[in-house]
Amino acid sequence: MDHHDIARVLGEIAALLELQGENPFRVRAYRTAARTLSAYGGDLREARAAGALPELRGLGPATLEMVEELLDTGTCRMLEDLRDQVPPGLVDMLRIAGLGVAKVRQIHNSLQVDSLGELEVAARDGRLASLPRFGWKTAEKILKGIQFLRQADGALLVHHARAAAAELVGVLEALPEVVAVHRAGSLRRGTELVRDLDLVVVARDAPASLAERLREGRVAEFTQASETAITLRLTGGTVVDLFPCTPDRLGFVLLRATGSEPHLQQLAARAAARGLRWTAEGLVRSDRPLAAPTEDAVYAALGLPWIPPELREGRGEVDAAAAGRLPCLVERRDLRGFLHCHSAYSDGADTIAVWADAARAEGYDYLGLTDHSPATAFTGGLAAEAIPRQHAEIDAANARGSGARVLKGVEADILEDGTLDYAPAVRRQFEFVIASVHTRFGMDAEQLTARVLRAMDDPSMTVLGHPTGRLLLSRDPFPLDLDRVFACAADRGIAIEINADPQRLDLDWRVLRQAVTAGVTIAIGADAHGVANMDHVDLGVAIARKGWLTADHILNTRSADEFLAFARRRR
DNA sequence: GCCGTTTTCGGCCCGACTGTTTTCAGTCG
Repeated sequence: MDHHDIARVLGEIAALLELQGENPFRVRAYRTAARTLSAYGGDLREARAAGALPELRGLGPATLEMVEELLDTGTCRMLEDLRDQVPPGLVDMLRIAGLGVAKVRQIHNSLQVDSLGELEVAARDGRLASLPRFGWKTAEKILKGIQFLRQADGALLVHHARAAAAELVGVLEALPEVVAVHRAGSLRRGTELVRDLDLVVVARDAPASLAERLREGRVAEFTQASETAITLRLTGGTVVDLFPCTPDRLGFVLLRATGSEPHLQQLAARAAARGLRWTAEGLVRSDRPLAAPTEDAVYAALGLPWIPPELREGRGEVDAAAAGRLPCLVERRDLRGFLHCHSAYSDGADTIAVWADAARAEGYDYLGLTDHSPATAFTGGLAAEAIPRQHAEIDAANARGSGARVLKGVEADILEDGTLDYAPAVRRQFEFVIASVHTRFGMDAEQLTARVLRAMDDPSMTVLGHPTGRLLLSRDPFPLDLDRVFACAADRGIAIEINADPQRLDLDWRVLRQAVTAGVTIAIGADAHGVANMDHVDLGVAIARKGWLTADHILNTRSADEFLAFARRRR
């Protein structure tokens, strides 16, 4: 169990307590503890050995004891008891937009509904709409929510998938017959959601013994082995496909396990055109399998250079490779600026000095600090009166000189009418402005597009933040007319963000080529609320790569002075 | 349940929208 798993358990406990009608502040305490753990950057076992756990804000005697119990046993009594007392379907219902604890309890108590299936029936036959303070709109919204949950079923956010894969790779690498483990599938291609984990296991021994080992080692609650793959289901439901192979076949097996299906189909077609056969065993020329120790060797046999996994979506990469026109994709080390982060001046966890030092340690030249503006009240947005104090602190951090250079930015709300938060004179105190929509998502496409376009008229705006507002697995993107927004952004010299928060990853990679073709500059923003989440930038870089972007397309590959010049040109 | 101070217990994030009802509870960001 790592800190993410433990955070999830505490979060579930909070939900279960809430459903039982427990004191809301006690519930909140568990949520706070969960948040603390999920943002924790280090190794919990090491921290515990060093006696550092009690130092963590939000962990007290009770939650600390629970963390230790989970670290030692992988389970916790309180959770088991609560699960016995509360139907599990009620926790699922809480994930439906528009349903909170009060309504779920009302539904459960008056209709005896305790699963999503029963809820769906009640929403269809009118019982739900007849409850006090419910109506047909609520019933419809709930049906939509159930559908959304079903669609999302089994999908993992990419940072959760990465964490699960890392743990499993560690277990596999420790087995004596395992030579190496390679990540494959959508995880390797850098997609925003991962349905199942694919790992290629280079092993000396036959696959059967590997399956046996995993069964013994209680790695999974379910194991099934076939000729070419071992399928596991981890506790929690995540499905893992392991592809065992010997070193001489690694290239082909890895390529095949990475996909995507359209990419492989195009490769197979190319093989056929060159007199080769693409079989489950490998590439075959006149009944002789070709050697395939590396992916390079397989691509070379097809007359192609190696294609980066992020591009393997069947969207023109095979033709581009054949023509020698693959893009030179942006890399994390090309980024000189770390953009979009929140300090303790709004809802961030860390001070400005801590941010500056962390950014320097990660190799950035500058840090674009962007606390929330006051309109997003729940974040404790930066009040106009507090700006001089914040800027003095930034000046002090910059004068100290040990950290990355801190730029004075802000994430200003795009208000309902399309104006930006703060008076214009106040906004001019900042060196750059990320403007984002945080409220009123219910507008139709025309109203929303007009709202964003109006915001882009504002000369202080530098970057449009998380442009479509989506929250993966929980909220659809809002219906923005991207063609018009791209055209306007290109015309005004406003950059559009790839927000690297794993819940957002917004813009979607599928529209990035359209954006840069329209002339838009892209900014990769971390949207980090603590230095522990700095590595989310990697996810944003993967999305940029999936969109075929090079370093030249990205605003924060430029120097701090060039970045500021980009912002100033608009004023 | 946690925190911070008041050192032993009181306070803990809040404003606005939605769908309902016809004045407001519940949810959300």
